[in-house]
This record gives sequence, C-alpha cells and structure tokens, in this order.
Amino acid sequence: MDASDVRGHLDGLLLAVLESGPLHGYGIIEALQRRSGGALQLPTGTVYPALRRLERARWIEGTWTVVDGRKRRVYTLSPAGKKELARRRSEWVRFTGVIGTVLGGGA
Amino acid sequence: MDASDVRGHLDGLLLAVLESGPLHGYGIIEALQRRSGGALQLPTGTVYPALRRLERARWIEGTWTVVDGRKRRVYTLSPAGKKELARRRSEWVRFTGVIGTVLGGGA
DNA sequence: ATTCATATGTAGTTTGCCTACGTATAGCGT
DNA sequence: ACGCTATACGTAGGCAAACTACATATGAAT
Repeated sequence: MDASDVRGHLDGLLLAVLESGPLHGYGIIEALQRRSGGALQLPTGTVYPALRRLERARWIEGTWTVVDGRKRRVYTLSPAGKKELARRRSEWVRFTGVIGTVLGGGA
Repeated sequence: MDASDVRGHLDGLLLAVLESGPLHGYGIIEALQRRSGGALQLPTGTVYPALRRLERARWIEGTWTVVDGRKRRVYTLSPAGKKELARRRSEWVRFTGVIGTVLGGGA
C-alpha cells in the first residue's frame, strides 16, 4: 500500500497509537509499522509535522524528556484527543460504509 | 461525510458506477448520490475533470451524443477500466484492513 | 574513524479535490 | 415574453495534506 493513501486518516492513526500509552515520534512510527504488519512505513517528514498539528489542536500533549542522552518529545493523548479519536472512529465506519457500498464488488 | 474525503478513491467510484452501464457525467453524479444514500454529492468541478482524466488513461471511453437538443458526453467502461476497477477494489480491501486494524476500537 | 540506529525537524513540491465561475438548452409557470 | 429551475459540460485558481529531500545530533557497534 502506498503510504500516501493514509491521507485524511493519519490523525486518527496517530491518536489510536497514543491510546495505548504515551510515546515519542520515532516510537510512533515504529508502532504504526508494527501494528500494520509492515504496511505503514511513514516518513518522518510526514509524522513529525502531523504530531505538531495534533498538539496545536490540543488532542495530544508533548513534553521533552532525555533518554540515554537523546532528546525525545513524548506525546500523551489528551481527553479532547480521546473524544476526537472516538469521532474519527465513527467517521471511519461511515466512510468505509459509503465508499464500500458504492464501490461494490462484494465489498 | 465531507465530500473531500473521497480523495484517492474517486476514480474507483466512477469506474464502479460505469460498471452498471454507460452514463454521462451528470447522470454519474446522480447515480453516485443515489447509491450512497445521499452521502456523496460531488460537485461538477470535481467529477468532470476526473472523467477526462480517466478517459486519458483509457479506462473509460467518451462519445458525444445529443438527447433532447442537449449535448451529452456518454462514458463507457473499457476492458482496461474493468481491470483497473478490480485492482481498485482489492486495494480498497487492503486499505480498509490496514487502517481499520491500526485504528482499532472495534473496527 | 566510520557507519548504522536512534531521534527530531524544516523547506519546497506535488497531488487531488475544492470553490467559484462561465456557458448553454429545455421546460414550466406566470 | 420573461424568469426560474433542471439539465449538462467545463475551466481557473486555490488550498490542505502528505510527499521528497535535506539538515542536525547522539549512542552503539565494527
């Protein structure tokens, strides 16, 4: 799957990963890859700006930490982020329902 | 559902509608709306350029006809278009599988 | 020393759908 | 006759989101 196909769904994916617990950007990229069975290998230039966007929206909260001398920005899902995630999930169901129905072919 | 959410899936939707038989642009827009239960109300500025793109790709074939004094460009799904539609459908299954799994939440 | 893995980020580009507009005919009500 | 709505096709310019490519830095391994 082409990585650009996540367009419009990236925010939900990031929020979903953070639902399992706080994580830093690099770790999020790995988690995404792991959870998708290797399908999602998102470039840093996609993920980092997205995280900043989510942070500005107050859906996640980022704090600087230092682990083994390396700086990490660890993100935590906020209460607003949990609501947003729920909203994204129901939108996802609606979206797949509509497109799947029209696309047909046993979908 | 916001109409812009079809991004990346519009071509497949158009091909799927034309699978049922030849149709002109305006009719395609109506069919899309009907099949989606009113969810997809795509503007002409989205659909017409997309149809020309599909035509250039040889997935559909367009011919001018005149009905009741009005010019219509009727599109027919080509053999290559059928293949492309099949490809889009399997991509759709893969896509929803990956995103749905990562998004979780009972998806 | 050099290279790889870890870790974050910016700059500029491309894609693809959007909004807004322009054109034209048919049919209906007044 | 006139205006409004439905039918019908299309272009121009804009914008958001993800892309590619690059820049930076530390720790660990060879």
